[in-house]
Amino acid sequence: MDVRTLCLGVLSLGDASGYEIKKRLEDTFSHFYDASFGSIYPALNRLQKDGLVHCETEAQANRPDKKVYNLTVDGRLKLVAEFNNMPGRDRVRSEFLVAMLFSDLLPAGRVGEMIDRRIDEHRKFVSQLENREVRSTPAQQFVAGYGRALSEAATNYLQENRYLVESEALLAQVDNDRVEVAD
Amino acid sequence: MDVRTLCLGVLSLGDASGYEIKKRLEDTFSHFYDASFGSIYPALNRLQKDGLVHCETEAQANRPDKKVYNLTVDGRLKLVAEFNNMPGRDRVRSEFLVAMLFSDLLPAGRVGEMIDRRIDEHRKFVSQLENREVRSTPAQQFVAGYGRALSEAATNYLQENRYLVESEALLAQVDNDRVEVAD
DNA sequence: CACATATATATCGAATTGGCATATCGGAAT
DNA sequence: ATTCCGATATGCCAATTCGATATATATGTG
Repeated sequence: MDVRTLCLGVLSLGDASGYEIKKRLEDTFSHFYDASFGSIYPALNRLQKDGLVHCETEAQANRPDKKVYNLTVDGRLKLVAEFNNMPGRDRVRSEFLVAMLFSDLLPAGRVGEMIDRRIDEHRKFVSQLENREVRSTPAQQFVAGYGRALSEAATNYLQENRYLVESEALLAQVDNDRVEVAD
Repeated sequence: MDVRTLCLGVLSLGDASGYEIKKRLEDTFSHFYDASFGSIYPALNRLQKDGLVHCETEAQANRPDKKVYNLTVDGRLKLVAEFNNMPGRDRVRSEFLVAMLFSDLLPAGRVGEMIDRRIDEHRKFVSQLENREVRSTPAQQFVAGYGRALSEAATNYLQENRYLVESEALLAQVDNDRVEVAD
């Protein structure tokens, strides 16, 4: 799924400017999708060129004109057509898990610090979700609930299994001393 | 974390060619990181130019020469230095969850089909993990176990909450009929 | 009073993806 | 029998995306 389709999706929930699209992605999509300004603005230009969105420019004082986009009929058809394709695999990039895999290279205490932070971020995310879950559609509840369920599972796992990488880090201190001599 | 650092990491587990690095990423990293040939080969060339890896070419019949890379001392130092940085946020891109968010645009039955597939993929992933978890280091067990825990949490969530998006899809049929008249 | 944050669009280099090209072997399906 | 696919192995290339930067101002925070 490219950024163009994503923009069509966001616009199907209501008219928006590029800036507002980014904001909505951060608010509602942040735990399962993202896009940068550098991809959104070109995407909107091309969607407009292809007649899938329509644009109305609102003049603003001391600020670039606000360009509010809305879906055309073709745009809506295109969106539905895209969603008819089976979704591809989820793609995750977790620097954290890479770091955990190589935890024996890290100085003592660092691993624990990383895990503490991670748990904290999960807590923040869950409480932030709970504040908005009230007045949302079932589909939005489903997606938010999925995020919460996985976040809680991650927190539990980290708490119960951190000893696996934290004891590694302690042992590695001894190993590192040996390696320095061997090199 | 860029592909160069990732390659250094994989090479720290043992010498490998570009092709083998990709294989190992698919085997061991697939649920939390990935990289394509188109990024691995350029990364290795640049690592070599920067003196962080060393390359030995093995001639092969009927096939491009196999170029086996190994870490230099500088490469190992660089790897450790990189891991001293706090890992950034996990980044997820889930076409599936986007589709679920817009499940009211999908034809009846499609949502259920998507969820069934997803559950099936999780099952395959978990059983595939269990086959290799036996003879691995604690750090590898930690990372694999994390994947398994989240996969199981996802499966449970999907089973217990699919009604939220499946009943939506049914209602949408009625709505679509109305929209067609209204347009 | 300085500094960060929010609003708003846009450009641009660097990184990354995914498909294609090249070449051969073995196994599976037709 | 033959065709087609996947594994092995590197690499190029167009399209896509990221992340930083530029520009300009109002408002809130320490």
